[in-house]
Amino acid sequence: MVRNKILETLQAALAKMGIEEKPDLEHPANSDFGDYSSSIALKISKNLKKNPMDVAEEIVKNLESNDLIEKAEVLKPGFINFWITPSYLFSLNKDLAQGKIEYFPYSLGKIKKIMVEYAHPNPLKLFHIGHLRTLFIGESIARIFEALGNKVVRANYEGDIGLHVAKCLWRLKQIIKEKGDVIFAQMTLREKISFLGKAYSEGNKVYEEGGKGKEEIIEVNRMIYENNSEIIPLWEETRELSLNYFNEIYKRAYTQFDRLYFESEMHKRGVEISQQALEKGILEESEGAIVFNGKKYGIDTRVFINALGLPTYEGKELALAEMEFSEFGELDKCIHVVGPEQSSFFKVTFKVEEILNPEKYRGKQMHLDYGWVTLKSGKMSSRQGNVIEGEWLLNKSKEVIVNSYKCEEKTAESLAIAAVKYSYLKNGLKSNIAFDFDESISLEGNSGPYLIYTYVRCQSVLAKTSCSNDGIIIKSISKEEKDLLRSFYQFTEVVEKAGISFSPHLIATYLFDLAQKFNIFYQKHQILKADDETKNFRLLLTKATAQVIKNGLYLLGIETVEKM
RNA sequence: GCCCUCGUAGCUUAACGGAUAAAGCACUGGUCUUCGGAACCAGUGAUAGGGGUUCGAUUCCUCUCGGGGGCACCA
Repeated sequence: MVRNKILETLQAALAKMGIEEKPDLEHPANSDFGDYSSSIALKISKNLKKNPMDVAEEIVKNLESNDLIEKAEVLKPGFINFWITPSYLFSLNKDLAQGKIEYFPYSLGKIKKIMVEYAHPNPLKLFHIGHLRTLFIGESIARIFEALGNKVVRANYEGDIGLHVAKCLWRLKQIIKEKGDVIFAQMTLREKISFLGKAYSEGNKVYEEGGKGKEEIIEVNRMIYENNSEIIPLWEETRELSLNYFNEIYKRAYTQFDRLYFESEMHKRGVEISQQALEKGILEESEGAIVFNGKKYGIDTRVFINALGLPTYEGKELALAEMEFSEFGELDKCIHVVGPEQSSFFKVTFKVEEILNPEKYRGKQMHLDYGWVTLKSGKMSSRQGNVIEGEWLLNKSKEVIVNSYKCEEKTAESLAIAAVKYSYLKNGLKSNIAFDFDESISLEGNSGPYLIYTYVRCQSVLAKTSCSNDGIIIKSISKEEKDLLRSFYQFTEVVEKAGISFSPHLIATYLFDLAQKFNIFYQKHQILKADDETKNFRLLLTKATAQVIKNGLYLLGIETVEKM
């Protein structure tokens, strides 16, 4: 809002000078340089063949005065710096304190509806700390776009059919033959999934060795696709286990999906679409398989239907896209929050979809990839037995909190989720996370609990008295108070930017900065013991800080608590 | 071999092409007659290397080195 007003004013001044160039407007790193700063004079001075300082002065002369801009100054080598009027800062502070937060509308198209597809677990594996990343990012992206005025559909795609399932069930059948039907009887849900994972890797080993075992696995795979009653009950039973297991994890991460898609829904239609694409000459036959030849587009060649006539992941993806782009009406965008290893896969399937139906898909599919979560000691691999489970991390984190602070179980749970989520989301998407236990459950410094602590601290002060929302303007305010005021108006800008650039970490960085500013203020100035006018002003600052932290954390998928 | 990514203090990370490269952890030293010390203050310490574009480069281009991922019947 402020930002747009200043931009307009600046643009009007430029127009008066006959300049059409769009000006930039940023927050100077150093607040001595004002609230906003533009380097437009530096950019256009060369074409104008004038000194940047002179150009800047001329622009400033042409600025129309308004009630937002207190002053505009030119600084070497040609920056124009703007200071916002205190009255605006005060009124915004009051709005925030009353919970009035208006996010800028921002959408990815006309429809204002986007699908975020994330989580996509491998049903036969324990959920490890790497999987947590897609879950956290996806939920945060969903919340950010909702805040920016979009309808968001949360979708999840589960791999419940395919060779990996066949490998597991083949081995499972062997075990049942040896030990009887009661293998799962004494196990917890987690142990059951762990057992399936073990069966999978044993099956996988047999498959890689080739020979009779491999043939049998391929046969099991075919039987599942054909809905053969000999294997289906076992398939259904294990599938159910996996769904229950993952549901528990989603719940703990405060995620609820609008739609769970399953690969097993896709194979028939996937084959049909692939066949049609073959007839249209989009796909081609090669060595008995149906493939997309990506060479002419500079991308990889990948198989859609294998030589046995079964659809691959690619083939099934075509059916998935069709469902995703029809079940919820038209979409602006479908964001697939998936790891970088799928990048080639998405490039190819997106291209095929685009050729099949440009109107429906062009520019609407997006692979939002993120870096790996690795251990400081190296990569996780089940073979090395150094896989860290997501739930273990959450539980351990909670345990540490309970032991250190003796808080209630429910509070510890919230704080544990906050600690772990925040430690992931404060990183940019593309960077790898070098996982470190102490770091990820950090309770101090730049951490989730620090932010919540700051929030609780605010609440604690506010609970001791009441404040009026009357518009009192303090004549002289301290640097610490001003720093807070100047942070407030940036919040909605940061949220918008986080959406535009798909970067939840911008919100994390902002919140930490805000919390630091509040704590510095808190350290230096008395709130409750100040004179009435000052006290009321400081209470409003406190209230607004709490509100912004709460809203910001919500956008990261983190709950606040009232006491800790 | 080709494609995609990443390389910033001892460690983990910020920085929309802008002003003195910003924090957290760790380490050293400090703040308590305090509204919540899960806090605050101070100090040490960094852009992998070479070219280029620009008034200005951590950011863009290029080469080199180094890490990670991917490249046909797995998902």
